[in-house]
Formats: sequence, C-alpha cells, structure tokens
Amino acid sequence: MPRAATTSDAFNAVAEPRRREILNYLALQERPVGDIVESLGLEQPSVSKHLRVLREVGLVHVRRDGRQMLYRTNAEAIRPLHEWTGTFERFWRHQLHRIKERAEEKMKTVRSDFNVRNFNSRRKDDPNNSH
Amino acid sequence: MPRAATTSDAFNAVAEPRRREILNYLALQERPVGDIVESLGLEQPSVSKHLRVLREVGLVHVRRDGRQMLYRTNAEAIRPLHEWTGTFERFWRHQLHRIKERAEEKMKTVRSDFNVRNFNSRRKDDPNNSH
DNA sequence: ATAATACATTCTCATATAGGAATATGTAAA
DNA sequence: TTTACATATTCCTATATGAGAATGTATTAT
Repeated sequence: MPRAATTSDAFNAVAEPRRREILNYLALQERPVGDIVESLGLEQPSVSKHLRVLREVGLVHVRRDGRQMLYRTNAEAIRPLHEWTGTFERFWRHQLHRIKERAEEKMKTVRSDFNVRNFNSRRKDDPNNSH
Repeated sequence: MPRAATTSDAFNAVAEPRRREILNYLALQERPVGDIVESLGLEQPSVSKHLRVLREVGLVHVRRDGRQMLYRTNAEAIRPLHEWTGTFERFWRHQLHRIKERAEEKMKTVRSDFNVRNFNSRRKDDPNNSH
C-alpha cells in the first residue's frame, strides 16, 4: 500500500512545504494564481496543481473574477491540526520543566567538577547515550 | 519529483494516521512495541517501521529495557506544527465572526420571506452559489 | 549451548506522487 | 472572430511509500 493521498485530509495536504507557503501567502487576503506564481517562484502548472489539492481538502476557497481565479486560505480547515497538536501541549510543558530541572542539576555538577577533563565526552553508563 | 520523504520532517511523519495514533498512545507514558501492536492492532513489523520514521524525525524517544524497547512521544517535536497552525488562529476567529453575522442576517431574511416557496433552491444572483 | 522472546530489517510490489513540458479551457480585448 | 491573457489539465517519469512475508539480531531463560 502506498502513502495516503495528499487529498485524503489536511494533514497530508500540508505535508508539502510549498503548499504551506501557499497557505501562508493566502491567509491575509485572496490572490490570483499569478501572484502566487510570482511570489513563490514556482511554475504556474505547479501552483495550479497544489491549489487543486488544497481546494479538494477545503484548505482554500476559490472565486472567479473575470479571467482570474482568486484563492484564499480557509483557516477553519487548519483548525483540526491545531487542535490535534494542542493535545500534546501539556506534555511539552512537563518536558520543559524536567529539562529546566536537569539543567539546574547540571549547573551544580559543573561547579563541583569544575576542573574535570573531557567534560563533553560520553560516559559509558549514561543511559541517554544509547547511540 | 516524488513526495518528500516521510522522514524529512514532522509534518510528513504525522501525515500517516497510524503514526498519529502511535503518538497519541505514547504520549502519557513509555511503552514497549508489543503494547502498541496489541493496542492498535497492527502487525509488529509495521509498528517497528512506523516507529523508525517517528524516531528519525525526533517525534519519539527510545530506551532499551532488557529485551524490550520502550518508546515515548517527544511532545517537544510536535510543537512546531502547533505553532505553524497557530498562526492561522486569528483568521479562523475572523471567519467565525463573519459566519455568525451572516447567520444573523439570514435569520432576518427567513422571517421576512417566511411564506416564500423554494426557499432552499439556488438564487441566480447569490454570490455564494458560484459552483 | 539451545530455545524462546522481543524487535528490527529486508524484500517485493502496487500506487500516488511532484515537477517539467505540452496542451487545453475559459474569459476579455482588439 | 482572431488574439492575448489567465489558469487548468494531461502526459511523462523517477521515486518513496506501506503492507505482507520472511528473515535477522539482541537479550533473557532453561
């Protein structure tokens, strides 16, 4: 089985860096395709294809104006990603506390070991040096 | 050019739904591979391969304990995704306001058009019915 | 030493890419 | 009604994938 289609959901659609750039660019106001091409320095067919993906998963809205197509980011479709990643927020907060505590511990060690050599070399029995 | 590698960054790594499930499962505490296999109902080699991807982009930490490998989500690595998606928060707030305002406008229309037929049919001059 | 357990890796394969080139479609201008 | 402009689609190709099956490796138990 290959990877899930880029059009299967917002997660897959935003995995492509160029598509994230397009979403950034279209967040403030709607823009015609040509502006995106010029701004991001991509080929026009590439941009059109990226926009199709973004449209299929609802990440952008389109509107025709004469012969141009005006695209705009649909921020609402990004919300689920923000919410999923947000469920981990409390964990990285915990980790930050632990890192802070470790750093403080380390400061004490550094002081008491001030004249020790090879401070940065690996210690054989350090469980954090598995690789 | 094919899609960017799943190991190229966290965005690509979490595009796979199974990997997101694994991250959810490993967020609270570290777990051996066997537990993930049992919990998610995947084949063991599949889980190992997903874990490798997650490890390569820093989304999980590993530690050996006897013959088991204990994996744990590294929430810190999810933070960039949360921050990128967060840059759109103010936009979806704006959109919500606009939607709310539109809904309120519509309520008035409904009342004044209360006995009109074909209320749900498209109106030719409705700019929201471009497609 | 041998077996059992827990994971990891390798192999094969069908498939969906992203970019480039060429072409098609749709709209406005002359 | 040609012509120009703006965008979309199609065709092509190399490549990375995820699953399944088989095998490899490391560690503990007997």
